[in-house]
Amino acid sequence: MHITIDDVAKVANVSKATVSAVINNRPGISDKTRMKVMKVIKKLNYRPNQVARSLSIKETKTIGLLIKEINNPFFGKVMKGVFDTCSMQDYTVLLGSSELSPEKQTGCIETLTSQRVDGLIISPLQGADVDFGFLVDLLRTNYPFVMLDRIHNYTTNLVDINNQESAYNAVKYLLELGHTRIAYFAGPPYSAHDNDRLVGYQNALVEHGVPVRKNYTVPVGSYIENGYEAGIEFFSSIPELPTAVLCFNDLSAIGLINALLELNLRVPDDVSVIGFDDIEFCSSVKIPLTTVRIPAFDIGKTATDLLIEQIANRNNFEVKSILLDAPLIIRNSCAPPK
Amino acid sequence: MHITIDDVAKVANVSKATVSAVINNRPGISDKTRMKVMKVIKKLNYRPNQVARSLSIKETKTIGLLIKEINNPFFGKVMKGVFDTCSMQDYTVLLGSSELSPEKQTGCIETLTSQRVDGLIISPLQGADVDFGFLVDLLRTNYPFVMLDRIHNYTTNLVDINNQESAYNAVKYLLELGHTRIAYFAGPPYSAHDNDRLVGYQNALVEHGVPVRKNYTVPVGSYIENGYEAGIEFFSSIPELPTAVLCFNDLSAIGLINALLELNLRVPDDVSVIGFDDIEFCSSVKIPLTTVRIPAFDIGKTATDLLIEQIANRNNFEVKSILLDAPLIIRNSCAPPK
DNA sequence: TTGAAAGCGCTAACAA
DNA sequence: TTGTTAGCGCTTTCAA
Repeated sequence: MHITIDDVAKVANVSKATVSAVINNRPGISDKTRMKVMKVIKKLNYRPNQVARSLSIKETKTIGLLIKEINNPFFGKVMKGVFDTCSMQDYTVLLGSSELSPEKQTGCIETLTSQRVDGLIISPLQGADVDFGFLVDLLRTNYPFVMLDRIHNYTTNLVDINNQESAYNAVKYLLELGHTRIAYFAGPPYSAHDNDRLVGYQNALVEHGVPVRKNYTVPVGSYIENGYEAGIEFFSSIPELPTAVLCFNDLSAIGLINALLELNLRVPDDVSVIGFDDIEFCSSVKIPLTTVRIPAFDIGKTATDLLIEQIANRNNFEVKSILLDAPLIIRNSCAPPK
Repeated sequence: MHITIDDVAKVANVSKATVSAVINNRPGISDKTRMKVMKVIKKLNYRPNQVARSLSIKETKTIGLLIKEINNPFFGKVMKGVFDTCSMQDYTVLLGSSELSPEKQTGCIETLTSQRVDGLIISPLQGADVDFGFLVDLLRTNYPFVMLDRIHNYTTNLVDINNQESAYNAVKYLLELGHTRIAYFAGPPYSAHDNDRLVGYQNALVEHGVPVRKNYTVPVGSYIENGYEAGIEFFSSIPELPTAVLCFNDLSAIGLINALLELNLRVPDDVSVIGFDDIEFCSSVKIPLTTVRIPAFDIGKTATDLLIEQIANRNNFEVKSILLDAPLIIRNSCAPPK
């Protein structure tokens, strides 16, 4: 079916070792045979079988990327960072997405590693009922990987932002505008980012002498419709309405704004809203969204560079933790309370 | 480094053929040895090396997906369709993106095929200066693949919508609202979809006795900023302003609307706008966007099913062409001209 | 500068 | 029911 290195060797009248040497640009081959072999390669339209090569050299030139949501613009940007960097360094990427399911996460990692990717970039789900067996395995076998989210009790390569601090700053901004009734629309389960943001939110309140109301932290999720539905529900049921809400991400913030407008609440006059991520749509949306800008592209790029560095120095490599800046981008969704 | 099938065989005191049989669930193994082997597998935490397996069986259980823009919500949906379907059928996906560059497209296809993916799903770039050598190769070697865009002069598997008809209908809708000065904000180069939409646009005009003005077809692109910049430029320079514009996609339509609002033109009162794709943000945007809904998820799903079907019946497989419906979704960005 | 041969970790005939 | 062996298409060592 496929042309193999043997075919080329036969036609060119050389050994396959020689062919191998020329396709890998190794020295020690005379120009004459090199030319001859290249001509045959061209003529037969030979393409080396990478899986055979991978088996032999124990390297696939492929990295595994595991994200949480395939259809989320935030991860779109992360992927772009990873892809651009990979393609410049001749790596291919095998993509997996846990879609917020811990079981799927485990499954994905198993397939990726059994496909022998050279390393992994993982945006990990975590929580009490998440199985971290895979992490232990990765660590034990010294498998190169970088996390896009810090894992409690483990030190691993990490590229992330300081979520707690970012949330803290966002809430501080609201407090300084004069808000005191500030809610948090939390993210999906299994998210450490969400926990960190929650803590930052609470710290800001406490430090400014504002009581933390339990019913002001509401489980929402990460999609537009989550924000919308939670918004409708929450703002038409809670006795004392908040004047501001910090959302886990932009998508849920956008959904929330849609809900508020539908309930005839004005944004930002009646309710201020802050998101997280700074996806591209933030400025095109009904009320241009004030948000924490996560440098998603840079996260992808940095993680890839770090991973490739570790792959290259697998045995004397120091674990690195890189935290990128995440500034608050002020647009039109916040104002002082009335 | 890694545990191999030999290690398992040795510890379990059986041949590796036996181990192979149990990991592949083949019959003809006594329950006793099966148990014994499984126990050893568990104990050693053995994971079969898929690349060795792939080399042996000449199958990778991996498909290649080549898209045009990694960071575009439309392709996000397509990917989700592909991924969901793949993971249900135990396929992994190797992702590539041409990012609108024909050279990169060729490069991606070469890497994907040399990684021996079992088949390809391709959203192809095309145009006069695009090299179709790869297509000829795929066809000649009977490589399973499905296109997400019809290729002029070649018959291949295809999952798509009828772009011409959809554009036609969109323009007809505008004509029936009373518009006659209708512009087309065209997509990026190398897009057959764009050509088809252009033809549909022109046909609708002609059939309704409306002259096609050359300067009303403007090259724009597929990103928000393309639509924005072209919008500013076009609407502040053209002598006789159109009262409606059909855009290549939603992103450019959103950019255009941003531009129009900035120029103090009202949407839809002064200018009606129609997009293509129906990405999720269409209803959350400043002016909820009337658009042609492309069933992106279904395209991904259908293409994957078709591909896997062809992979399974590589030798007696009839090329299929599947066109999905793409209805016009009416929101608030269109109105009769004043 | 080139070639022979073993090996990467699996599968699959075929024999036992 | 199990084991032996050759082979998948490469790379790499070592000898010529």
